[in-house]
Amino acid sequence: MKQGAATKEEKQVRQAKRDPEGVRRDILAVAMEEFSQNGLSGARIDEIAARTRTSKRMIYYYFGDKEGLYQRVLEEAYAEVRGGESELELDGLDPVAALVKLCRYTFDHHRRNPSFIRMVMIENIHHGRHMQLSENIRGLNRLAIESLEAVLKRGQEAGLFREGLNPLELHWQISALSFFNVSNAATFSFIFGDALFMPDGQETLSSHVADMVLRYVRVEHPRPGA
Amino acid sequence: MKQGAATKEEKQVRQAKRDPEGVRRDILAVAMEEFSQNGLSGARIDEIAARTRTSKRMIYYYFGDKEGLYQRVLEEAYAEVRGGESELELDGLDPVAALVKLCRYTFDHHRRNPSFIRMVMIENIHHGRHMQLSENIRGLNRLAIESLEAVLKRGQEAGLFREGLNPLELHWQISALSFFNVSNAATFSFIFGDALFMPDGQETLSSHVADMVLRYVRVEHPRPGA
DNA sequence: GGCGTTATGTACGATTCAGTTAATAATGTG
DNA sequence: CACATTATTAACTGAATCGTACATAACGCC
Repeated sequence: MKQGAATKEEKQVRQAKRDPEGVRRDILAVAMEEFSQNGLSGARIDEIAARTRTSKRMIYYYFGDKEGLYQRVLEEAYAEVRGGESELELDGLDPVAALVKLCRYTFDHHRRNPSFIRMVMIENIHHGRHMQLSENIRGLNRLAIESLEAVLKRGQEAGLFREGLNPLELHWQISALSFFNVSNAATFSFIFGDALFMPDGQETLSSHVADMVLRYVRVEHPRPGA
Repeated sequence: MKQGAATKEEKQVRQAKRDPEGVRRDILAVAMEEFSQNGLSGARIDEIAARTRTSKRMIYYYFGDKEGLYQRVLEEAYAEVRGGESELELDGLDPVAALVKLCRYTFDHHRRNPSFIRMVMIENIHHGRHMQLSENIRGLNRLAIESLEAVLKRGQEAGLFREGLNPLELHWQISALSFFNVSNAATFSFIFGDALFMPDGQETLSSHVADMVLRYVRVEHPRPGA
C-alpha cells in the first residue's frame, strides 16, 4: 500500500515536470479551440503553439503535421460528445416521456457543445475527408439509433406511435433541428433577429422540437385504453 | 431613337471585346465555386484567376481584395436564391396544399443549390461577420416569413391550423430540416450510410418534412365541416 | 486625332506560415 | 552509468500566396 502510494506520488511529482499525456491533452484542447474557430486552413500552428504551455516543436513531435493534429482534434470532438445518450435511462420511462427526454437532451447537448458543432460543420465543408481516415468515429454514434429504435418499438407496441416509422429518419430529423439551431445561429439571427436565440426563445424551440417530433410519431386517433 | 439604337448596338459590339460586366460575372462565378469549396482562407486567388478568362489583376481591379471578393460572392449567393418563393403563388391554393408546396419547394431548392448552402455554412463559421457588411442580404429573406404568415393565417381562419403558431419559428423548422439535409450530408452518410441521400431516400425525406410540418400545425380534432 | 479614362497583362515584391534543423537538457530505465 | 524517451528553444528554409508596380491597350469624347 505504502509502496503503491509512494509510486503514485512519485508519478505525480514526475508529471509535474514530464507529462506526455498532459502535454497532448493541452495541445488538443488549444487546437480544438483554434480549429473550431478558424477551420483547417484558417487555423495557425504558431497560434496554437503560443497558447499551449509547450512549443511548436512538440506539436510536430506528437501529431506529425497540421492535418494529423486536425484529425485527432476531430476524433476528440466526437469522442467527447459520445455516451450521454446511454445514461439517459430511457427504458425506465413511458415511450412518450422517453422521446421527449431524448429530443430535449439532444437539443441541449448540441447547444452546450458549439465547438463540436463547428468541427462537424468544418468537416462537412471538407466533404468528410478526414473523418474517413478515423476508425473510431463511425462506431460511436450508432448507439443513438438503437436507443431510438427501442423507444419507437415500445411506443408502437403500446399503440401510441404509428407503424412504418424509420428510426434513422427520426434521428435525422431530431439532429437537423438541434444542429441547425447552433450551426446557423449567426446568419439566421442576423436576418430575422435574435429573439429565437435568447434564453426564452431557446426554451420555446426546445419544447417545440419535442412537440413536433411527438406529433409526427403519434397515432392520429389514440385509443384511450391503450 | 435611331441614335439610341445605334448606341446600343455599338455597345454590344464593344462588349464583344470589352465587357466589364461579363468579366465581373465571370470572376464571381469562378470565385463562388472556389470559395464554396474551400472557404475564405482555403480559397486561392491565383486559382480563381487561372480559371477565369481574365487575369488576377482584374480581380483586384474590380473587387479590391480577397475579402471584398468573398463578400460580393456571398451577396451573389443570397441574391441568386431569393425570389422563387414569390413565384409559388401560394394564395391560389388551400392552406394545406400551400404549406406542403412551400415545404417541398424549400427542401428541393436547398438541395439544388449546394454552393449557396456551403457559402452560408462558411459564413456561419465566420460568425456572420461579412454578411453584416452587406446591405441587401437582410431584406431578401424577409419575404419568406410574410408568405408563410399569410398561409398560416388562412389555415387558422379555416379552422385547419392551430392558434398560437409563430411563422418565424415555423420558418426556422422548415429551414433546419432542408438545410441540414445538404449541409451535413457528408458526415451523416459516412456514419449512418447514404440510404437517405439516394434519390428514393431524398424523396421520402422531402415528403416527410412536409408531413411533419403539417402534423405540427394542424388542429388535433378537425371539424369535418370546416 | 489627341487625351483622359477605363480595362488588361506580366512580372515581381513582400509576407505569411508550415515544417525543419540543430543544439541541448532533463528524466526515467535497465 | 549508458541510453532511450521526452521536452525546449530559436533560428531558419522554402514554398505558397496575397497584393502591387509598371507598362499598355482600347475606348469615348471633344
